[in-house]
Amino acid sequence: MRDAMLALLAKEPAHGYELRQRLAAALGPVGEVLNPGQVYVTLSRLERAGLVRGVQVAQSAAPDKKVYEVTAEGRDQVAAWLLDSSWAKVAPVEFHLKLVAAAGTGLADPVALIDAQRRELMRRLREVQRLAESQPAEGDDSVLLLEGSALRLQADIRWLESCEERWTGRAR
Amino acid sequence: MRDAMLALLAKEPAHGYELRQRLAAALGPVGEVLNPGQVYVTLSRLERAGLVRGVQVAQSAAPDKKVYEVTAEGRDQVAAWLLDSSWAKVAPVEFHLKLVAAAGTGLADPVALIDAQRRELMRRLREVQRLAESQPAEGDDSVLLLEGSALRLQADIRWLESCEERWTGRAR
DNA sequence: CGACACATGTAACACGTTACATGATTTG
DNA sequence: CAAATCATGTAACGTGTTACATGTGTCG
Repeated sequence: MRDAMLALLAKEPAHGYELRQRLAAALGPVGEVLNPGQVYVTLSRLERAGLVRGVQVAQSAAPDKKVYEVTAEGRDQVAAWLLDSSWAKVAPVEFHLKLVAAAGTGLADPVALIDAQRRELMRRLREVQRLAESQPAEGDDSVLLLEGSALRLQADIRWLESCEERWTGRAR
Repeated sequence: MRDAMLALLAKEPAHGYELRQRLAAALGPVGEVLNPGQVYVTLSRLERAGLVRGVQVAQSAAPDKKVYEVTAEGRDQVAAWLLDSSWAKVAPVEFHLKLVAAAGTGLADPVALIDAQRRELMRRLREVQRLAESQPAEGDDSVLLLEGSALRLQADIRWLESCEERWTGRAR
């Protein structure tokens, strides 16, 4: 989030409210979760870190706004972020740990967890596909993001099949 | 992490050092990143939250250890965690934002980013597959986790193809 | 007048990460 | 004796999350 906001500001200065909209536009339906407050929290932290500079701007027909622009140091940071090839959490670690825990504690049945999870992921997959079809503009990049989500969901659903094969039979 | 540790303690009480090993065993090669200090930080936070109870145990032939066991409230929490069907970040949001930022700022070329990322993911995929083959015990659950990683990596690589199609041609 | 878009923030907390700090026992 | 293993923690910081708090201008 932090780096992404900084990068958007590197493209063009903006105030918080505007930045939030730009972020929402870049993410499409996926970004519907973001909290308004977070933007301002992050902006002030970026400013404290010297990556961004804020200037108060008075407006006649609207409340004052505070426009932020990147500093030289901030721009360096963006460039570094873009060149960083790390890739977020590629393993479904959490669910794997749930299976282990379910089997170990007897608080839940592993196979039942797998089934519930698959139903949930399939529900989401349908939702994502529905959203992808009903996306307005054809030049909208956020459709790509939906496609990425769908591919991952399909991979995860396939993984759950493997899990089921592995855990079926040795139920406790 | 927090919930997973709690769940492991729900199976059987343990002290920090032991818990770290159990966690490492459950995760296999994927879990090699975990920091020793984190375990103790998390245990004390769990204790503060009243989800576990720690008891000092003196040992003759080794340093004292502190054994933690779940409380009733902790056990409830584990059950709730197991039944919670949320699923971590299914969309490759960060990279998508990088592409948008690269195109917008001119600080990097989107297509070059995609190529670099694909090389990186393919490298990881090979690594994961190598690890899966060289796993010792055949009854080891952590192989499943590696399989999940591999499936996701393949999905992400396929997604990068789509990205490339979309971004090629409109290079700046 | 009431709802909605515009516009901004603070306080508190949870969690992960890292660096640092300490010490005992076993084994080569 | 040195190194590895066993064993535990604290302090500080970065980031995300949420709830709360505040106000203006426009339009129906």
